[in-house]
Amino acid sequence: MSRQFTISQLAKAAGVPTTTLRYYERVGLLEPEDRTQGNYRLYTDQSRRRLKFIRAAQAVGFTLDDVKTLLGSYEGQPPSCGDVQALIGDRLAQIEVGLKDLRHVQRVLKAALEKCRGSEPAGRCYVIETLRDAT
Amino acid sequence: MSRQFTISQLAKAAGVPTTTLRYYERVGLLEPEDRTQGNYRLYTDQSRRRLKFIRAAQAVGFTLDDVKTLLGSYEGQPPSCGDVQALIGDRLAQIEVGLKDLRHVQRVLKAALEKCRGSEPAGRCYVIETLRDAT
DNA sequence: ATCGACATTGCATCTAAGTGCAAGGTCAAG
DNA sequence: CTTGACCTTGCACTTAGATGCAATGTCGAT
Repeated sequence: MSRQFTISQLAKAAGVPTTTLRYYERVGLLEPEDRTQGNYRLYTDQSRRRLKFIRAAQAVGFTLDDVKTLLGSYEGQPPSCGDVQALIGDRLAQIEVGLKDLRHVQRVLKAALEKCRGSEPAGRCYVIETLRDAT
Repeated sequence: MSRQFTISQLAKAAGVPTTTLRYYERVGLLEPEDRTQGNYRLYTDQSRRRLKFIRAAQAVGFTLDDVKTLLGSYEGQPPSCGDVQALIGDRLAQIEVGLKDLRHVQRVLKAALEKCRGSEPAGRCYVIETLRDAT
């Protein structure tokens, strides 16, 4: 038989605070499979896998809303493979932009820092001035 | 004599909503230089330059709090050049991390999409499964 | 039976950077 | 002098993803 977990057991196994699990339930991402007589949440291996997926998807930059789409909410039907591909495609496009922006900023800031390596005339900072005129 | 601007003139010149300028004032980033008799805010070219700096610094990823340090708040003294270099150094370090993470995610998602290019057996999505096991 | 660890709920609060709204005041033109 | 565009203030609300707290209930062990 498949094991059952209390909320803190699942939390510990996943390295997540219990509050976060309750939060995920609140937003319809992760429902406990059952409850004890005392009304404690009970999770199963299913939940454990679902949680793992949630964290993995989050780690690659999907929002919890995206994750909901990827997993299908409990009542809703699972997403079509096309939906999934679209979400991933969008995310990849965002990443391209993010990379481009970061590289640009990196160049700008490195140039600013370069300028500053020398000595400073009192009362002004070349770094500030470089930054002001960049972009 | 240097021109004066009403809030909407400055806002328009900078491509920023007026509400944002009031917000910047609220958080001590950008004070109007003067007021009319009717209590309208009046800005000058000084303000315009300061605002330009704020937006530029924001554009390279500094928080408004960082910007406050970079510019020095109105009462506080301006930051030492060392402080400025430290902030920029920190930001560059963050950027390194960001770039690394994004490249990793990019690899993962591209691999996921690869796997999906073929046909799908009904009811399961390789993409989802790849994503689940990544990271 | 009672202790401590853990659980429940609902509600409020946090961060960051704003946005929205209502009730009223001002300015310039006609 | 009225109209309309613009301005003032204060206050509440937004997004995303949690986090904290208080009052109370339950579980397992001694």
